[in-house]
Amino acid sequence: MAAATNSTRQNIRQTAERLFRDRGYAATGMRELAKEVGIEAPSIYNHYKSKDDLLREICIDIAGQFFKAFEAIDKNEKSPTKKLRSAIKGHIAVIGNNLEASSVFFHEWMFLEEPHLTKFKKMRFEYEQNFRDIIDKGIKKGELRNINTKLVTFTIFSALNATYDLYLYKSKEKISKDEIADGMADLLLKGLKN
Amino acid sequence: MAAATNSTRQNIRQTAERLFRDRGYAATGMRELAKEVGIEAPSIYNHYKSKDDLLREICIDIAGQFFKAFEAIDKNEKSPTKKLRSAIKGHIAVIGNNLEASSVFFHEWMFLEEPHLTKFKKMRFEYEQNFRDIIDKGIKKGELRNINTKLVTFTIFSALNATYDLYLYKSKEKISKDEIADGMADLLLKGLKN
DNA sequence: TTGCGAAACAAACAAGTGTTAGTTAAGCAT
DNA sequence: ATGCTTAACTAACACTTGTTTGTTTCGCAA
Repeated sequence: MAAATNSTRQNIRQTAERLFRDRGYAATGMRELAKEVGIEAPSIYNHYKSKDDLLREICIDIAGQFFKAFEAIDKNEKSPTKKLRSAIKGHIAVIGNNLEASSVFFHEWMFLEEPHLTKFKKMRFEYEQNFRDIIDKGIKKGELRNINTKLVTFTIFSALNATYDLYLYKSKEKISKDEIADGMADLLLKGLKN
Repeated sequence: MAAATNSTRQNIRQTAERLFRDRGYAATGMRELAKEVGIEAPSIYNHYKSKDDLLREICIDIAGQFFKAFEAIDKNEKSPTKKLRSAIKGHIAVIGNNLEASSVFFHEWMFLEEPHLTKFKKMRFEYEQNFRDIIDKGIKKGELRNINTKLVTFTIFSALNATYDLYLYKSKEKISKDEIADGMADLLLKGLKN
């Protein structure tokens, strides 16, 4: 029995996010997914066209959230440094609010079928370009020291995109969402500043 | 034993590294692997006990390289800051010299079967603990500013462990191994210093 | 030359893959 | 009550999965 508040579709979606994250997309079977939802495998196809369709919905949804968060930040005119800090924190917040889905987004996008795969790559490049632009402007204005923009953008995203993993620590010293966002933004910006 | 068999064995190993990286462990079939090597699938079992055996060999080999690189650095007594810089550069060097295998190491280890999975996790924790210890000592000595060690270690490894991806850029602005190692070490250490 | 071990092969196995077909039961508007 | 829609089910299809078996081929040591 599913909880009354959750529709079967939502249930499938959430379970898929969890299984795709824990076992990987390719290693997760439709029967396994169905079993965890509490239905039979073919019933999934009443809600989703295919396995790929599920993955697509998860990935596209997260991509949309990243764009939306950035746009909200980009509108407020600020210095590149402040803008970058906000963008970093916004990015981490999206991950923090979608722990399972964002992990799937980062690790399983490669299994998207065309044409979605190409579209996905394009969207990601565009998004990262936004960060690159801010950094370039920061260097031009002298707020940031002059280092390889590509390497820096890469380093930033590598650190940010792994934060979902930080929440999995079950040890006593648990780090809060704000600690993660602030601490990481501080560390990276201090490394960048002139 | 026989030297002649090594060629095929090495061939299987290298091809597996490439395929596991490009398509993922679970999504790579033994027939597909065999085809790229130029043999039939059952012939692989003359050289490897199982698919998991292949993955294990790849992962354990890389783990050993990380440990070896660190030990060589740890012996020379240096300040925590200098030691951390060397360890970072050593870590990146191992990745740079094993692009495909290290990518498999980072992304596909979850498919290891027991007891290798448990052993793997333990080794990784030990290795990361080495870095944590250096950072703690650096804070104690006042060389590094006092920030959450866990968050810092996490951020460092997230950045380092993604560097294999940097080499895949085919664009004009290619970054050299030294640029990556020095640039990333500078960025991270500047963010950490007091 | 004989014999042995290494390494290749084709054929097959049991289990599992995503997905479709056909059917049935329940809820709802007319 | 009737018909329509939704969503569940069982059964099955057409492949693919990792792996085993049994056999053959080949190069080398005795």
